[in-house]
Amino acid sequence: MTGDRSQACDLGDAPFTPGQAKACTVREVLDRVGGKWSIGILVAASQGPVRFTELERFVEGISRRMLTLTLRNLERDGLLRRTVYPTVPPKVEYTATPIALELYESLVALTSWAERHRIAIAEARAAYDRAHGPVDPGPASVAGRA
Amino acid sequence: MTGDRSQACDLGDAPFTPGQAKACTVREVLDRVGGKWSIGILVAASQGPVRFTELERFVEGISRRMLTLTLRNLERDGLLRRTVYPTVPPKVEYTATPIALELYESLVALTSWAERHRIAIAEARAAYDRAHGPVDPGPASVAGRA
DNA sequence: CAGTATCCCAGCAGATACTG
DNA sequence: CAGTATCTGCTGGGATACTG
Repeated sequence: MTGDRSQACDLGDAPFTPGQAKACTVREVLDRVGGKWSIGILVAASQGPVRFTELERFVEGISRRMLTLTLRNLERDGLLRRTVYPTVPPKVEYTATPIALELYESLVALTSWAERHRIAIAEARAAYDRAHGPVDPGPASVAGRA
Repeated sequence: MTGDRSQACDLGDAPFTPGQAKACTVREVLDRVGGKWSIGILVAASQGPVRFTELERFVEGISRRMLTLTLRNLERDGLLRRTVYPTVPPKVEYTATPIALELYESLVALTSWAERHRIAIAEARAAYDRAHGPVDPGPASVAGRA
């Protein structure tokens, strides 16, 4: 996230083919939101302001490190607003911005798609694995660098 | 993609909180589609059957290796159908399945979100970087494992 | 409570060369 | 044309320990 990976395509007002331009735009979204934990944090924050430890429990499985990192990225992109209350036990609240709330709504479309076809996809996977070996073992599993 | 990363959450009919369940489902989608090139390939195939080299030109920037890998994953998940024509110069066509076409429609929602807020996000980034240093240099850039 | 800092591994992804 | 194989590097992400 530190580099600018989006430089592969302009997607500004450049005369790209619609398909290509859209692909790049979506890529930007997924680069931004495609982190392993961004979505979980976003949906949590979309329900209202949340504190650090609340997020830690809500997302459940996330490490402190990744929570902090993801939070920072989301804040940097203007998807979350970080509010610090200078009380004696520090209190920090993360609030979803309107932009993030809109993104959340778009995410719902993806969610429903996944829910609708989860079974079919799992079956397709199983069928594929049955036909072409159970998953190819990468070279890494054969010889680790010990 | 070889491992089963989705084991972190069941998200079947388990009594999760709606937020958490949705988050996991979306994560599955993004794990599947979140690859660097999946979207580009999907949008290309959504316009009609495409051949290997056509994809190579359409996505533009993808390597043969990643094209093959992504294609295989998409095929495995039942998002693409691979048709081989046993002609003298081999001909292979990739066609988007109905499931993939539905996903494409969902992707459009993300696309429009990204297009709508691209500027705002860029500005938020710039403002953040102005306030807190220009991006933190990771430890990797300081000392490689040399 | 809310982070930071450090170490370390695994997998994604690029480049290149070879093949049916 | 449509791949496969191999080597390599980078970055995302996990575990753990320390701090204001």
